Amino acid sequence: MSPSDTKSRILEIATAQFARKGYTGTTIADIARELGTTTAALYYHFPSKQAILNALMAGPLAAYTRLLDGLDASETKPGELLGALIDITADARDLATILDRDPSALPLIASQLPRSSDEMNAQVVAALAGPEPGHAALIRANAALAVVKAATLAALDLNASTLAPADREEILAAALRVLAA
Amino acid sequence: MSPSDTKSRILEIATAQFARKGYTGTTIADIARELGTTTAALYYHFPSKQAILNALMAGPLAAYTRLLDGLDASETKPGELLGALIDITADARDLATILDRDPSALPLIASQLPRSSDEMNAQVVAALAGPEPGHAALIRANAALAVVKAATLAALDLNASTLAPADREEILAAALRVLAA
DNA sequence: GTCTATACCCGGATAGAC
DNA sequence: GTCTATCCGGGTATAGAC
Repeated sequence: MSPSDTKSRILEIATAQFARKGYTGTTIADIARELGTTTAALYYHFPSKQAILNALMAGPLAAYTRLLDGLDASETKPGELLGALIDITADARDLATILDRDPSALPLIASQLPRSSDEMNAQVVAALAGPEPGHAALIRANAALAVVKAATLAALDLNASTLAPADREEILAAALRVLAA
Repeated sequence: MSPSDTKSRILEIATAQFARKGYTGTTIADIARELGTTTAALYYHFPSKQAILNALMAGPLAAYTRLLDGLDASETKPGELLGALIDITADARDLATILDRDPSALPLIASQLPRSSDEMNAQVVAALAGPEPGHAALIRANAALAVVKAATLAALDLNASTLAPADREEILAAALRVLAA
């Protein structure tokens, strides 16, 4: 049942290269070269380039979707939501980087999303902005979200790709300061 | 001396399409279609696709470079620097969006930069983080920068593409709150 | 499971007439 | 200044042998 060794090696290599050069900027030949085979061999394991991306994104995407579903069910406190977003970003660091580096990859995974990515983003912003938000509240919500993403990636860069608890606190505190009226 | 009418129409069309679909995601044929001519006609006005991007970016890039040069000369207060960044982002909204949507375009304009874009970014972060910054200060500086960019674009979306003075204040205050220890 | 060879398409760019 | 026609390169994907 476990995916073949080659298959998971391909996913590892692809993740690293996509994160570095973007999805579009990486060719099948690039991946095959590092794998030590030809492009044709790759197509034995995956039916298309996009299928590699899909396989890569499936896990983290499911986690993110679960988080959003939880937003519907219960009123989540901003601090909890922001904290969860920090953890997801840190967990799926490479994936976040891929979408950052090459947003054109986003439409490609739209098929495995329950809602459009714009809607999902709007849902998070709405949860952060509170009920009947004005202009200012929406701006602050967007800003807090940006803090979480950018600061988490910066912290990982500063600290050998692990998120120190102290750094996590720092990011969370900063995001909450932004949110405070 | 003024650029031909066709030339400026091309720049307008290209700006809009690059902002919407990214640089890579837009083809010469796309631009030509909206222009009402063939691709060959386009090449009478510009020698390459990249030349269009260069022409587009030249102005805003110069403004940004001037700002950074000012950083060397005098000690700029964080509030002033962040305010200037908000204004530049709002001014060059489409250009900021292009680079946001398709960072792969960044290397292409590297030739008209005095320093690498990474270095330029590091310079702003350093100015925001203050002398001998620790981990936490660097995280906050990165976060403040992210606030300026994301919140300004969000505010423009909320308000018919103009930056209301009140919104500008809101963004600046949020960025300063992030920066405060 | 991996290879060689190649088909196929798309996008940028050029030639040369008008 | 714009057209038709075409080239060229690179990138995804496939055919079929081993």
